Amino acid sequence: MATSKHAGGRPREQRVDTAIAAAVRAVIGESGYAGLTVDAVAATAGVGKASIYRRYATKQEMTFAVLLHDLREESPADTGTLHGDLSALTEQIAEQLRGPGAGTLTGLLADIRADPELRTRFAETFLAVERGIITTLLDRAITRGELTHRPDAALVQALLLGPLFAWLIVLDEDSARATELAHLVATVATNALTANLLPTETWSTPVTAPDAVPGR
Amino acid sequence: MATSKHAGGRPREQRVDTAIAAAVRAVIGESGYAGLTVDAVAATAGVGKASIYRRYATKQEMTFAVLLHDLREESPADTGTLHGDLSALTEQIAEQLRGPGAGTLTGLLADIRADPELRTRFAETFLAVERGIITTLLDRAITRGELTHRPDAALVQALLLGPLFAWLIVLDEDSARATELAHLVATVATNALTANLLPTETWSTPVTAPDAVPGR
Amino acid sequence: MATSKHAGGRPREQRVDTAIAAAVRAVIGESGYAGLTVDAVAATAGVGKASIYRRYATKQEMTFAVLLHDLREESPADTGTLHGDLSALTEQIAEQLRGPGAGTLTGLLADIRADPELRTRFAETFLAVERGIITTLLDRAITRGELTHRPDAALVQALLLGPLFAWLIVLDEDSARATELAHLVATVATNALTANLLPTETWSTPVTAPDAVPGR
Amino acid sequence: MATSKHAGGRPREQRVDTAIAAAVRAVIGESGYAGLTVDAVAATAGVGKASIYRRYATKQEMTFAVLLHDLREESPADTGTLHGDLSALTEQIAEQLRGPGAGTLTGLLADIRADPELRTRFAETFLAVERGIITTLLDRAITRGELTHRPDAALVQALLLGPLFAWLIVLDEDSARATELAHLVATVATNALTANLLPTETWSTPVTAPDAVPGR
DNA sequence: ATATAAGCGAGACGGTACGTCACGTCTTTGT
DNA sequence: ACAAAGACGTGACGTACCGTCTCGCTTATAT
Repeated sequence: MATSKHAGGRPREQRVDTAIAAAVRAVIGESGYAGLTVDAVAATAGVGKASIYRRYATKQEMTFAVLLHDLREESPADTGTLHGDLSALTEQIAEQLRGPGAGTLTGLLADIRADPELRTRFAETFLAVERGIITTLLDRAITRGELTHRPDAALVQALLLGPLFAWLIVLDEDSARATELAHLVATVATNALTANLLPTETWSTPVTAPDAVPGR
Repeated sequence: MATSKHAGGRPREQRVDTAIAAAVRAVIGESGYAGLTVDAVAATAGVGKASIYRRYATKQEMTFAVLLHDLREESPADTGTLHGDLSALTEQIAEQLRGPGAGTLTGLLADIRADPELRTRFAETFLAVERGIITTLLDRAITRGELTHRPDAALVQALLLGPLFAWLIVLDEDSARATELAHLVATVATNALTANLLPTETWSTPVTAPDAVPGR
Repeated sequence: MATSKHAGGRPREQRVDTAIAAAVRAVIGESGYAGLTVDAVAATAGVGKASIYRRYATKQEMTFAVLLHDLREESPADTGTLHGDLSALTEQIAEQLRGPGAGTLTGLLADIRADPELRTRFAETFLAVERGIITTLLDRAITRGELTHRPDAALVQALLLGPLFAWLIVLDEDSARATELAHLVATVATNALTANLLPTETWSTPVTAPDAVPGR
Repeated sequence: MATSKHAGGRPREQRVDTAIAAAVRAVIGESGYAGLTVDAVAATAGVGKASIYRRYATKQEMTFAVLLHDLREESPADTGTLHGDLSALTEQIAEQLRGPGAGTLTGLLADIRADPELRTRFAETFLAVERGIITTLLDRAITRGELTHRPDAALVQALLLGPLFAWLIVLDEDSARATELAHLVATVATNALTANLLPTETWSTPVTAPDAVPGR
């Protein structure tokens, strides 16, 4: 059994993909998200514009692919307690948000919102994955007996992600204190969950594709 | 001493200001934030481009002025309890975020982040006001005896604003449930505050003047 | 009666028109017709590309307008004899063909042929004018009694223009001898005309409307 | 001694040459000379682009080779009179010019003029051959006693080729009348020649290689 | 028989030019 | 002096072609 044999014609060079990704990051580092032009990326990467547009339909898609590739969520380790799990997750989120920088993230988010296709892909490949992690984590707590039932994961996600996002992106506060905030958020959320403040998911409002999550 | 006497020449028509503001909203409603061009605004408003640029230095400034004028925070009413006050505030925040739509807010936020001057004005005229409200609210709770000391307002702001922002803007969840989330957030925050989970503001991190940090 | 009053808005600057025309000629002189790019013209003229495209829909239209403006036919002087008139005309044609250079003319001609609209304009503004001159000239000869009837002007045009075009453009022969050839052509044509070798225009074949030809 | 033995490796398939030639003509017929792209030719021919570039260095060379292969001049038959010979030649020229269509010829001519190498080859393989034919024809007339001396062949060529070229290519007149014009041109040229209007070739201005012609 | 060499379709590659669009400025005519 | 209209220089966008290259494969001759 073969895996995608290569139909014919010259295969895409991985070197080009690498160069594009590096160039995107370099140009953003140099000129910011606003100064990110396709020509600049092509020039920096030593690559033709056509090679970029052969891979990505628009500049936004390119940026999305390059920048969000780094942000891929990893499966959370079991720390033994709900608070520990939540703490690990919020720390990871803080880490990810800190990376690209506030300016980049707002620009990227705006671009994602403007393009319906990107929006869907963002929801599916990023938000849904994170939500899946949260679900896993909550189920573990139920198994342990820390929780009696599973609350709405979307609300939990908002409670966890929101404060960190606000701190780093909206308020533009000191990123050094993000870890501190991460722990605070984890504690607050743990309290809320164990106090049964959150309703269960009764209205079924999945981000996009709930079935695509657990199988992963 | 008179206030802005009008030095000479034809005075500006207020009609033009109104038309611009209306046109900005109309164009965004029609074509989204991405389709918001100065030419489109001028044409829709029946106004020359020069009249726009006589008022605002850049397109971003125009958008900022028009869209964030509505969002001016109002002084909070004293509901008698900390939880009531927080609930009123989060509801107000939810209301404001629901208004312009997610696409508009992300775009606007990106533009604000890209322009240092706008960033400062955003922090001063919006974030700082909101933070002031929070401070007022916390002081009231201390007076009532609900709190023993005043925790860091920036952290409180992140905890209150964040989940709503995430829900409406990042996760793009059902805006009808925003009120529900607002109450949840208020409750969670009240619990955290009364449990003394938040540290007091020891590092002095004002929103408006990061350069005022004493370490300098 | 006024001549196109200027409806409103900033008027086109004639300086730009002039600069574009000069730049087109400069770039062709520098890099040949093949090296004539819109960007080069814009840069040389110190003009934005948009200002070029505001005037001309395509590069070809620009080239057409600039290069064929010089070639405008002037009304022929009456020399007193048919041979003298023809000689003056062929000399003028030779002069015009010699000007832009063979490479430019072939390129321009190819572009004109490729665009139906340009083709029509070329026929109307250039070929038809030249043919009108020929008609005038023949009528004069009839008045003088040198000719008994007016032969088909299209055939005369082919006989006069053709050899010079072939010599300079197709065969790329010595342009210094073009004047000699012009006189020869005039003499040969005079002989043919006075010998009544050419038929009268019976089929009605206007330059501008070739589709009206019945034989098709 | 063998002719090009084939050093090793797979020999070129003649099928490919044929397919390319057919495709060039097909694409021109479909999209005109302007729409003649190498990719289109390759796709139409069912051939890789590399196979085209293995045969021709540039697109222009390909076009040249394919389109001018048909136009090869054939040796003229002796009709017994100068006028008959000239008539046969002009008819043949008219036939050749009628074939590819005006748009194609102007485009091709422009490309030939732009490339020095093609220009040389065009002069040598096409113009010089035609001039050789004219020379032969004139010599025959001298032998017959119709002419007393041999006039400049380049001038004769211009007189013969020019009007037909102008009629079909520049003026874009009815190609059905080209034969009529061919006879007219032959008559006019015969008159001019027998009237000794043309000078002999005193300045020696061969197209390219005069010695390469007669020996054939 | 097998190695060597080149041709083959397919299509990716770096470049270059095209024509479009938006920005923020400037210049006209009116009021 | 402000207003509407719209031209101006700048610069990025996404598309199209050119001529080159690299794949995996096929087809000849040379050993």
